Amino acid sequence: MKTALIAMSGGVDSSTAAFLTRQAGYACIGCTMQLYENEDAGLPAEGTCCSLDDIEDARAIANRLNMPYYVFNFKERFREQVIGKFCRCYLEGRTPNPCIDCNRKLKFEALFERADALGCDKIVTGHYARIEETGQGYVLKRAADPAKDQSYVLYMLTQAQLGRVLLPLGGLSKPQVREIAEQQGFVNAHKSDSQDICFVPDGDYARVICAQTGITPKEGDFVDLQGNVLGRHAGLIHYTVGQRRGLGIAIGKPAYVVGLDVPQNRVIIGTNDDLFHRSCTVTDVNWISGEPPQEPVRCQAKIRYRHPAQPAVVQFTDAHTALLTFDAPQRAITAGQAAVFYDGETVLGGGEIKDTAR
RNA sequence: UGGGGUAUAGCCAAGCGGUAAGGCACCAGACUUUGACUCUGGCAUUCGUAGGUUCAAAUCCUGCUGCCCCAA
Repeated sequence: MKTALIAMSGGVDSSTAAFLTRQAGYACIGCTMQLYENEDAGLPAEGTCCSLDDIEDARAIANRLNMPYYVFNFKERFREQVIGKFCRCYLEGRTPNPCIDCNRKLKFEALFERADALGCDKIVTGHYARIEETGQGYVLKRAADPAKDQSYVLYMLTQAQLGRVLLPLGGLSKPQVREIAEQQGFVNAHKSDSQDICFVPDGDYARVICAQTGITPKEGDFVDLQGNVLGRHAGLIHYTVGQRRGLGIAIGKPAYVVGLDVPQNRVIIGTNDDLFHRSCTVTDVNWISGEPPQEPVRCQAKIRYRHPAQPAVVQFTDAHTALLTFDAPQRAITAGQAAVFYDGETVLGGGEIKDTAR
């Protein structure tokens, strides 16, 4: 019998994934990755994807499903590879997506090591996306439920990883998953969806950066595109491209952050129109099918988690770098965020946005 | 200290005798496994100030105060 290691957060999705995996005939082991202490986050982290309070829920579900259950202490790795990168990214004037780094480094790296140690064939998560095997290998596809599709945060998966990952929820809708959980009598059947950064439960990510790095944000000038000073900002880490709220600047129309000038510690302010760009460079690109193509590839691309994929062309400039050019300018293409390329339902690949260009 | 102008919420600003538009900012919700965006709702019993005219004044009149401009 094949064995599966199931990443259980304590939420309704991964619990249902565990049940479905067991139904499918796998010998299952449940586990929760302990990523940080609640106290580190400053608040009880209820309702997030990896709260410690949720460990008890995960353990209860595993017991109910009669499967062994372990808690893996990944606090150190998480602190360095997710929170650390998150802080560095902000300090460099970019805007990270820590969930993606957590997937890359924890769920699909650290967890794989544990799976090997436990002799597990498969890794199971509660992500909403589909993996299919074709003659030429594995493809990653959007979830059947477009409202919950999470293929965007899985673009980093390699062929080797895809071959070992099971995503039992990929063909289901959220209501269907809740229904299954309810039928099974899971305590978390009606638990609210996770949101916000798990290690920043109160939304004050700047405070976390300060606490983690010991760095105090340096105040500086708000300037317009001509360099005129419009006011004072509270430190670069508080801002991201496209941001409107919290600026305290009145210029007659809505004011947005259009750029971060790290060397001069300035935040550049403009209008909504100033936010649109047609292309960007993408680094650390993972091309899911394997070898990246030499020729330009027509695709649809997303530049943030909740962004409808837009027609574009991706052209590799070297093995892991590409130029992404949209047919129409896109709003607030932001360095640090992930760009993910699709061919319809299929994820072609993705990487990290480095620079934007008109 | 002669002449002219102006004074409406944190900012800009409509109103021109009939009982305070709008935008920005801000606040609260909604949306959301990232940051953002977006959406919905809230936000001047009061119009520099003191009087006067009028049934009724932010709107008319007068004094005072502040600011701006032109002359000296």
